[in-house]
Amino acid sequence: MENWDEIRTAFQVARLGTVSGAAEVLGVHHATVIRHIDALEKRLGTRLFQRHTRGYTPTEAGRDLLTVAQTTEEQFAQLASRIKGHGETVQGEFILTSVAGLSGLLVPVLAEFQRQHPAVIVRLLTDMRIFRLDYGEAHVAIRAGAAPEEPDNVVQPLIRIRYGLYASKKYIETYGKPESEHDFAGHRFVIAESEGSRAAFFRWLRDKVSNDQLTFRSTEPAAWDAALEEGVGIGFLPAWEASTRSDLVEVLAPRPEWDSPLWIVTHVDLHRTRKVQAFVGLLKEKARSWPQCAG
Amino acid sequence: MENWDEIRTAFQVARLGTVSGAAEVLGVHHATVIRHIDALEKRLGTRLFQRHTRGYTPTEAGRDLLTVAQTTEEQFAQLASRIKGHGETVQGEFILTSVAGLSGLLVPVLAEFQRQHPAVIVRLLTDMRIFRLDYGEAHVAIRAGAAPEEPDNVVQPLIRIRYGLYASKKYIETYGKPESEHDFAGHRFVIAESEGSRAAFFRWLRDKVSNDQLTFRSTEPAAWDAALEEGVGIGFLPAWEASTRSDLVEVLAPRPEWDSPLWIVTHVDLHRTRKVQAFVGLLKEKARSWPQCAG
DNA sequence: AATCATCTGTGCGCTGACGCACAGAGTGCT
DNA sequence: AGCACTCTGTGCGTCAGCGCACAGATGATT
Repeated sequence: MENWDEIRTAFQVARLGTVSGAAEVLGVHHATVIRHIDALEKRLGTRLFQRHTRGYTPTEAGRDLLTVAQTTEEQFAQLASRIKGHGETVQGEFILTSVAGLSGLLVPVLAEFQRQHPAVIVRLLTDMRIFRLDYGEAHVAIRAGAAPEEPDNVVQPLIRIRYGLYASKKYIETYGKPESEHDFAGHRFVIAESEGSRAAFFRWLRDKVSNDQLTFRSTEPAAWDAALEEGVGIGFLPAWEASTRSDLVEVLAPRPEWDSPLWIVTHVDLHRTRKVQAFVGLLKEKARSWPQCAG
Repeated sequence: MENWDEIRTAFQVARLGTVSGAAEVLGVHHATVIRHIDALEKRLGTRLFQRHTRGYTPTEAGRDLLTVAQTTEEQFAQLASRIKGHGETVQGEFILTSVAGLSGLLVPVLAEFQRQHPAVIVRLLTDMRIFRLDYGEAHVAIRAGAAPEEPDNVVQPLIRIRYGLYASKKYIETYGKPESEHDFAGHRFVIAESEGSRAAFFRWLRDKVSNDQLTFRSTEPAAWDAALEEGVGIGFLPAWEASTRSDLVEVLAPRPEWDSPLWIVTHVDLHRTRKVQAFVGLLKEKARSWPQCAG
């Protein structure tokens, strides 16, 4: 049963009873309709219609085709309206991937997004590996650092996260508080593992201090947090996060060169969809009111 | 949702995940597959797939299409097997139309036909008007008289029905029995209504006797029978039928020029079907053993 | 690390399918 | 009875859609 268009043609002929009527509905010439019917009957080895000068009347096989194709047309019409309406109403899954440590900013946005579109199922994925937008693993990704340049990805800037150097009160009590980067001698630092440390402020830190001052290293941002809290060293934190933590002391204030840009990345195939647009629009709007974030 | 072939193409792509695989299954070039997908997405205004260098992964809309088209393909496959198997197994309705008065011959054949093919529902239609094969009103028609010459009808001779002149014993007792057509004076005859009397023996009779001797006329063959039985006149009967009636007397023996040829008529669109062939074959076979029928 | 295999994507030439126009036939209307 | 309308059917010219070939890219394999 190859060539579904011929079935569709036969369906219209069976429905309307004339070749001409079917041709008009299908928007083709009636000669085309005749050719389709002939080809289909030849392939099936059975007559679907009895031909007379006033029209075509379906045989039993033709009536069988009529009922089957009737449901097919309905199902296709429903499918089309679903897909087209798909852009209208936001529904289904929405998958957002992000670098770790942004939950505090993103979750309120996702909550508002779900409030506006109750039919949406939200999934927030954060993982070490980069999720691949081009395999449909996510609708939107939040990436940090240098602007991604993968093909088929549309990248737009979100905000720049301001980073400062912080330490816990416990650390200050033990080691004192350096006044500037020239005062780092004898201090201990918390830093990312070397592989994943492509952030600008980490490179800056490695320049300023010796290797054996980097006493606590982890791939896990949550571990940096906990390490700072325990007072094992001085480390970088987003300014907005540090401002919510009363036990932390600002060692060095945020500097522009430490800023980490965040990027909204979407796949080009999904970028124009209503669902993605709705989220990206909401995210940008909310981002304007985010505190402690230099533009 | 015009162009079902593009849906079928998209279905295979969604199922297999690659354009190349779909092209191979569909038996077309992979460039064609890409064109179909592009056209369909453009018409729907939504992406069905995310493209990457190793294949296509369906979006939500594409997965929706996959499930819908999956059932469509199954339904079409079942339809095709039904239609193709339609010629293999004899089933469904079988409609036979015939001139009136042949039930005695045809019913045993139909009974045997149904015995051989229990799934068949048999309908035997006899009416004054000629059923139109080209409107699907019947599969096979039995026609009498001159060979039908309608286009699209395949006509084959069945048998020649031998007709003789008969009267009831009651009639003979009252009016006597003519020895030949020269002895018809004063006799009364049963005949068809003039419009429908295209049979050869009726024309012969009208030549031999005056109009007022045709005292009983009817369009209904069963009425001729009854009229003969009642003794109201002399009339033509098929020889095979008269031989089963002990109350009838043969007035004039059957003559070749009175023979009424019977024709098997089928529509060209239905003639090749297994169902029609099965019946026609059986009918011809049975007809060979019919009594009183000159070849 | 280098080669291979596979898949997508695009320009070009061509063929098959389409529209067009006309003929034929039947039906209904006046 | 004749006319007009509708529908099927077919030959012809044209064009859209197809196959082809090549390029680019990515992942697998050795």
